Amino acid sequence: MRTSEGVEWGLHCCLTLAWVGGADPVPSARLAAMFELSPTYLNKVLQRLTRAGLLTSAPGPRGGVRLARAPERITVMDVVAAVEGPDPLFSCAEIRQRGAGAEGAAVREFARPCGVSTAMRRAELAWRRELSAQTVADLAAGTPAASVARIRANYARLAGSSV
Amino acid sequence: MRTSEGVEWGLHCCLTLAWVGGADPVPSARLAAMFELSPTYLNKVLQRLTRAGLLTSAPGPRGGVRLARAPERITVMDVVAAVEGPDPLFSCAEIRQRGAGAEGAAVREFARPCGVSTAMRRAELAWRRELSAQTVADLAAGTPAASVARIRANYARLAGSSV
DNA sequence: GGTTCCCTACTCGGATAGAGTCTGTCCGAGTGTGCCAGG
DNA sequence: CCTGGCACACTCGGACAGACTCTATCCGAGTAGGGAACC
Repeated sequence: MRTSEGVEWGLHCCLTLAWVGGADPVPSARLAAMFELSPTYLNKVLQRLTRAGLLTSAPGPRGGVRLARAPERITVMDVVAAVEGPDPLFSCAEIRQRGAGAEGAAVREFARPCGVSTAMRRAELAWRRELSAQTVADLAAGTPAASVARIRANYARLAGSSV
Repeated sequence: MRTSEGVEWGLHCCLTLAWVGGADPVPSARLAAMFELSPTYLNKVLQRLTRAGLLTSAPGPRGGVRLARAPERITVMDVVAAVEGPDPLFSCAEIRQRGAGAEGAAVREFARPCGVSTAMRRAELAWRRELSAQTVADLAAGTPAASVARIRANYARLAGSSV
């Protein structure tokens, strides 16, 4: 079990958009050049963020993506859910209901979820709660000023060289 | 991202061992029959639990596995880590250090982990904390008595029919 | 009858295929821009 | 000089291969138990 690498890409792109993105859209190719990522695959990740309503995309020349909401209103959980999909970490297969002796059990016995599922879900909720507690704006505020300045300069350089 | 199904198998097997396992080892084939699981693949899952020190295995006739510790001293986190492996959910690829402008940045800028990594790790720690807070004994205590009785009866029936 | 040996059957353990998902790539549809011709 | 139309180039969006992990399977090494032969 490992989170897909696209999550990291998506978060860094949201941060970059929060810093350098104004009213003008940013092409995904430029974001890819910022971090030396595969442009086409990053495009796929940004597509998911767009479909989830976190970004808005504009086609044509001078097109690209930009944040659909203020960075304060985009949580890390939003980005993770958009990239990874809505499936929960742990999906209970209800193996307790299988087995030779299960069909004879009272249906009422399985009305409540089993303890295994409950325990895993409780941990997953804690995970989601922590992810929801931090926004893109929080991450941006916690970044050293030197890094922000470097990213802005790098972005300006790329924007000036037709990328 | 989805936890492997072996986690659920391992937890249910630990619970079953806590209920029906005494001094005698339980063969993995019987545990597989309890839940109608693939016997060989369950064997692989139990191998990981054994290698992690959660179970002890005995070869030969009348062999099998049993809990290596008291159920109170086996946490859900132990089982998850044993089955899934020690890798963290989120592994930071440090893409912030990539890109054309990165090599000119001061090394001191990257001394601290980036905010993305920190945020993801904080959520993962909350997840692990919740998993560590619950033991196999807790799960066993929370199971309805009817289910425990059914599992014990099912186990006795299987043990009597040379499985 | 007791003891020793051997043989069998059963167990775990690791090495070996198949399926599903993540990563990476390609090409087509759609759109805004800039240019050019005409008035 | 201003306006309308048009061709272009650039963007996103979805359809298409390759790689890796998860799932499932098979066979071999090792061991405890039971039975037979022997004393």
